Amino acid sequence: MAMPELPEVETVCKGLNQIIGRGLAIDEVRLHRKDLRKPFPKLLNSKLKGLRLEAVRRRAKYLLLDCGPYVLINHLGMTGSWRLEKGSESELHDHFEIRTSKGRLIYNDPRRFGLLLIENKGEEYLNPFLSHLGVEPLEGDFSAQKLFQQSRGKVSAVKVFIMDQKIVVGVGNIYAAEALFRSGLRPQKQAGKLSKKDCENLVGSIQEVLREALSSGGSTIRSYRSASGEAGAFQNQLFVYGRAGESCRVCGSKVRTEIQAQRSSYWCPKCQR
DNA sequence: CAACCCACCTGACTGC
DNA sequence: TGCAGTCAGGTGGGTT
Repeated sequence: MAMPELPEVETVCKGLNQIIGRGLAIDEVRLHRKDLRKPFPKLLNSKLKGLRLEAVRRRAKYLLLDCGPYVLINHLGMTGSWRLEKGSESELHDHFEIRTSKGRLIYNDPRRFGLLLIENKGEEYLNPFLSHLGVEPLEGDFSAQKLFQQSRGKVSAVKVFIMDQKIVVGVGNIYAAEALFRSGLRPQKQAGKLSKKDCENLVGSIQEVLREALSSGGSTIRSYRSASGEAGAFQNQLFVYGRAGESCRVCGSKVRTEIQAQRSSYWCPKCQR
């Protein structure tokens, strides 16, 4: 019931931390099937039972759950969500749960594109799913200079470039479209043809749109919900995403759409060059 | 390597 | 009402 880019994952992360407070003892971990995108880790319950779920962190679009000597790594895929279930109810697509004194922390994921892995604490960033990831967009090392350097020689479209998690993490289909709109750049523009100024604009726009979305609790297009069950509000501030055929909020031109790398792109033909 | 294309899966919606 | 087709916020893996 989610579909998360950085602002949504960060919002889920905050919600989980709210729930666990200073930490929760893990009574039991129950698996309701054998896998998501990958098989569930072996011996999960015996490893985690009796430990404390201390805190949840975010790296890129991954949630990292600190449990003593282990870190649970969770990706929400397109439709993953967490909730605290105080009673005994279950829902369709509940795939695993962490039982605590405060209730059951349940992971639900209809499409099952999500992921659950375990690593030893301190080795979580060496996991193959995390090891190749690029810079965090809202931290200091995301710079126009570096983006410019990395874009040299790239023949792929700028939209594909900024969604490449090796370049910068957390930007998905919605926020790529919105950042490009705010930068005045067409999604089809070749990454290798970006000027330094374009890269400065892009860094600023990516940070701006992610921060604004974060402060609105993310975007709920279909089904995204935070850990406390709240919808986001940023879907109401979108300039182009999902607005094909509607008029641009800045100039009134018709918003266009086209498939790029098997994903829909949206742009204003007048505001974006 | 980079660029491309596919697969994974369910559910909501559209059009006939 | 039913059924086929399309689309969805992600990403690893295979091929060229």
